[in-house]
Amino acid sequence: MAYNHHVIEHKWQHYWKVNKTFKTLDGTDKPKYYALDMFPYPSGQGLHVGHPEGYTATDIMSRLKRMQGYNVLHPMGWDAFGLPAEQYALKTGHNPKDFTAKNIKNFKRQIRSLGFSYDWDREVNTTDPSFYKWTQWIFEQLYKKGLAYESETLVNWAPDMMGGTVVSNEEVIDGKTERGGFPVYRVPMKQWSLKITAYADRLIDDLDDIDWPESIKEQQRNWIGRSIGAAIRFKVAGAEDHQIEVFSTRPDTLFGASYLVLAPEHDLVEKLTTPEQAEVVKAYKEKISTKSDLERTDLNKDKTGVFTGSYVINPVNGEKLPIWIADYVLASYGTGAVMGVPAHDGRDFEFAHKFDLPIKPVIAGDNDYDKQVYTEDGEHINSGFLDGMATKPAVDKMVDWLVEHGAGEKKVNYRLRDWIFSRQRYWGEPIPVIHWEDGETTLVPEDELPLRLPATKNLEPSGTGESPLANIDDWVNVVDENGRKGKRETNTMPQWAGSSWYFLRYVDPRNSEALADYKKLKYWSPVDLYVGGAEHAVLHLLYARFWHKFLYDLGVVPNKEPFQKLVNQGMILGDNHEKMSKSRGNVVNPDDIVDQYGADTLRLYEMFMGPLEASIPWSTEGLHGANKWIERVWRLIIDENNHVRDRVTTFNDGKLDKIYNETVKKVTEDYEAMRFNIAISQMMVFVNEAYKVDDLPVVYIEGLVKLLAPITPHLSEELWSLLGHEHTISYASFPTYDESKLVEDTVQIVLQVNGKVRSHAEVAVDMGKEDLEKLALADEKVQEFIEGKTVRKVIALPGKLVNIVAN
RNA sequence: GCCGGGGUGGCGGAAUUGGCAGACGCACAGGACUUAAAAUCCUGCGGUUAGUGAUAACCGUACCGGUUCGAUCCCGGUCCUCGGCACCA
Repeated sequence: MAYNHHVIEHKWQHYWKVNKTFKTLDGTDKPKYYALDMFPYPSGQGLHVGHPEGYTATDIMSRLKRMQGYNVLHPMGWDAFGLPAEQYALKTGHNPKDFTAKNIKNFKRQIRSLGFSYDWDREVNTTDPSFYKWTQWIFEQLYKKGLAYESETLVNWAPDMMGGTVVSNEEVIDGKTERGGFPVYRVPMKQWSLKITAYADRLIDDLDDIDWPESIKEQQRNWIGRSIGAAIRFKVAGAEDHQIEVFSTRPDTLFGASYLVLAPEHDLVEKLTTPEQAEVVKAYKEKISTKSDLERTDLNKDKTGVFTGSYVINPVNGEKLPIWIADYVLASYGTGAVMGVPAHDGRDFEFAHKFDLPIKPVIAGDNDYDKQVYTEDGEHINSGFLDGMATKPAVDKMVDWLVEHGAGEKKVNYRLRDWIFSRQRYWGEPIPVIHWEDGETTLVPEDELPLRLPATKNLEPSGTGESPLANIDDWVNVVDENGRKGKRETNTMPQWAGSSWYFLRYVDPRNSEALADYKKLKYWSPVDLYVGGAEHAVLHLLYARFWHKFLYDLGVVPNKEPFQKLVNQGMILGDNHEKMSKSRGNVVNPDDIVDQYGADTLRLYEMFMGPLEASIPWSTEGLHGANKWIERVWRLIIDENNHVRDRVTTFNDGKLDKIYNETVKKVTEDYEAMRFNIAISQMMVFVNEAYKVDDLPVVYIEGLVKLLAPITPHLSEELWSLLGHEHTISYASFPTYDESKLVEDTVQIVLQVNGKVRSHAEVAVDMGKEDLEKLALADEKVQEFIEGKTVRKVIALPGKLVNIVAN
């Protein structure tokens, strides 16, 4: 009978469910393997064909490891707080909670239909109070350690986004919000921030210990942006008690400084502005404050700025340098002040050029310093005690000089800013803080957690920049036992909060005493394999590492890093090679594929398309081919009456010995290296060979079925049971190969003349160099090509080739 | 502009401590089976030239150059493409 995917897939999914085949037990003495997917945001659109690609990869590894005797943790859950649910709820009048529950149900149905071996008893949901209790608990620990703080800071304010909301630096792309593309302005506002900068060095340094794609590590390094330089203090001329500190990675160019620039928002601007300049400075500051980030950077590369009227003294040579303000200097980086060295810095050069400030070369180079900036290395000139030195030693010497004269010291700066942690939204974890009328701020006591998100029908934004929670009076207003009145914090946490630690909860999902039992964490940590999209390179993956390190410091988790190995699956593009999207009309719905061809076909096809990391266009023909091959495997083993074919026998004529053992070896190695496309091609080769022989040894057929089981589990379970096995194939031992069957007595070698293949020869594996040489020179074909030439050299590689050099 | 990945048949892709380029699949073509079609099974399938033909020679891994007995692989340069960052001093 033909293979019926509807019946067979349903049958096994049901079997796995009622038998709890994939339930993970703690406390075994087996080695562990933790395979994790980035849990999805359950959107209303349902699963995309991109989701199953990564999920299949982790499922293959989980199924492989189970068959190899590992205790496997392979869970799934929901990153269910977030903006789209709230936006949808606002638009339609639905409640985000009900809407989210509905979406989760649909996602779960879709994921189940693909046959993934998740332990559903460990499902987590970030919007479940028993889960976010611990998200809030982590926040409280951060607060107690001074790593969560409230401050008036310049935030990324997106007034057009959902009635106005703040977004994090990481959520701003090109001066617009990552979601929706709304313009972002820098506005001072009271906000909660997490001090991720306190972990900057460790977040960079510990990247060396983890097995992640180099590109992701590099992105994180760049994002953190550690730069090593010096702090240099300039005294204000005529007001020596005031000094301005600048940060520079090139303190060696201090002799070349010709002016100083402050960010327009710098604290000292007002003090330094002389009455004559007050008017222009005020006007300039006003102009800047109405510019969005986009206008300050992308749209306007032209330098602007004004003179404050004041001067500083260059500590190294006593020169008087004018102080300017300009928006090319960022208030949020370093000290918000820089020294202008126009001869050797592109930005300073542009600025000096525009405002006719002096350009003083201090590094010798073949350059017209008035026309062009010189950023190369070279010998120092016009630099007193640094003259003649190269850049590196000059930097060190200048730092020594600064320290000696109390004018500065070595300093490290980071591009990374603290993580702005509050959102003016309803659908997120409430921040468990109360602001009391006497000005005190307290945490909601731990034993009162979780602080539940109140139910409400009114999700309209308050309009003042506060979250919709501000409208819920009986939730916001609290009174303590002494009658003191207070108001709850109305901001909620960003979506990244729950996803920063959810993988820990899977280890012990029902624990009410701790986020997870330490002993269990010790057994399961770290995550051995984490698969997800590269778009999370600096958001989720940096935040999660930060929280993990913090929890490590608290002694809550046993490892410094959460994810030992990270793999990014590529994108599945539409069949027109473009990104799948509704507007392009090239979206493929996994439900349709499962219905038409079955989950095994989808899994097989997505793994066979190409390397997991590559972005590859969808091909309906390719999908069809995968389905044809599944049926070909079925027909190889099963006859028209749904019985195992007579060809499948205990008799072994030896014809498949070599190819079978090769296949087991190659597939095992390729699975472990996650080269699934090549593993599949090798199984195809085996099946092609199997079609050519009369007798199919049952051990080889069972071996093939087991090799296939991680990729096409339903097909394999059915074949396994038809082969007479009572129990699931999920824990059958994975095939091993016989090394002795792989070695042959003879081998085909290549005979080359001047590097070009001219002939072949079948020789004994261990034939020595001299014999090979003789054999090659005697070869008819070779002789034809060396005729009339002189043999200059013969290169013989035993077991491989002989190359004759002749001219 | 800076950082990182990539460029191989009509298509998806194989092959790297430097050793037969194009495994496997798709598409296509031919054959077998069939009244016929689909499905299936088998065979062929980078290009050019020569030959009735089995076949043979030459060219060929973005482009130019180098190292080497030998380069898809290593080195230098150029072009294209994808991803990230983008006044971070």
